[in-house]
Amino acid sequence: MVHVLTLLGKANHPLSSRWIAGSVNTNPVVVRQIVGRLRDVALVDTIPGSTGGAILTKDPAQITLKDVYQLTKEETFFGLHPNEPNPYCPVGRNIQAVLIEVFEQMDRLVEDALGEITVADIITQMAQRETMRAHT
Amino acid sequence: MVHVLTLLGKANHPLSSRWIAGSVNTNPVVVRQIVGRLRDVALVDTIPGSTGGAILTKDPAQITLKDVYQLTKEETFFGLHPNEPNPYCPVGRNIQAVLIEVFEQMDRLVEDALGEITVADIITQMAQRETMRAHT
DNA sequence: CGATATGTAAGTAATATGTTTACATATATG
DNA sequence: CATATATGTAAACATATTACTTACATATCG
Repeated sequence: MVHVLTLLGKANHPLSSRWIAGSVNTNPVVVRQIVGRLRDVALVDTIPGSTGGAILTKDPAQITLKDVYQLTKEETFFGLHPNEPNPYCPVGRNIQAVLIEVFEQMDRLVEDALGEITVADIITQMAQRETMRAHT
Repeated sequence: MVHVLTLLGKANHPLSSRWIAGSVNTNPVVVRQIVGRLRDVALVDTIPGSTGGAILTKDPAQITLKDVYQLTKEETFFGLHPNEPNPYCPVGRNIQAVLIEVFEQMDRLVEDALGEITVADIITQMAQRETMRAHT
């Protein structure tokens, strides 16, 4: 998703799923599914037709990685064991609640930090790397 | 893993994989695999024989969730797309390096925070919940 | 009207995770 | 010293997730 948002942030015109798929190295349908989720939260607009494609709805400086994180994160930050622990064990019947509390603590930490990183920042960092490449 | 360490921290004698599996609600073999990884990093000792089982090597207050996190975390904090991006695209050829930098930033954040939470803390929080349970 | 987009469903393949059976090995206890 | 009961580990199986791919309906520009 960040890859897609970065491409759209650098271009100022609609990019087709075929074009994006060429940069990501995947199938256009996979891109359309990803773009669809970005459209669901109004980060991009999609335009059908022969000159269509996807385009950002706001400035790259107004989109943060927190927006993407919230779209992709699992229910709990880490995974719990798929089975319910034994409710007759004093540890089993409380461990999940305690762990979920820890998860949410970490989740807030990461979310806050990602909220400070914008797509514009990513574009800047990539430009720097591109410059370094030219100098070697 | 935290579940297992918590059980071992409350008991002061070896617990068998069968016993632990009863609390976690899984198969003893799964427990032995988990315990094996904890033994590899010297958090527990395992004792074969009829009175054997697993036991902590140090005080629960000396074991942090960072120890567990380091055992279970993926190579990169979030996942990258399985395919290599297009190296002929200025975005494709730099995006992964930039994202990995972000991942490592988040990783350090979480690791530091988890380093402040001990297994003893988890046991305390669980005891509090158990008390609350009794009062309702 | 035709070329070229998006939207979406359906079938396939690859990967990861947990489960279960099986058996070799080690140890305390009667 | 024999037996019961642990751990260590391999292998086969089931299940869930994810990406890939084909296919086709729909929309829009020129």
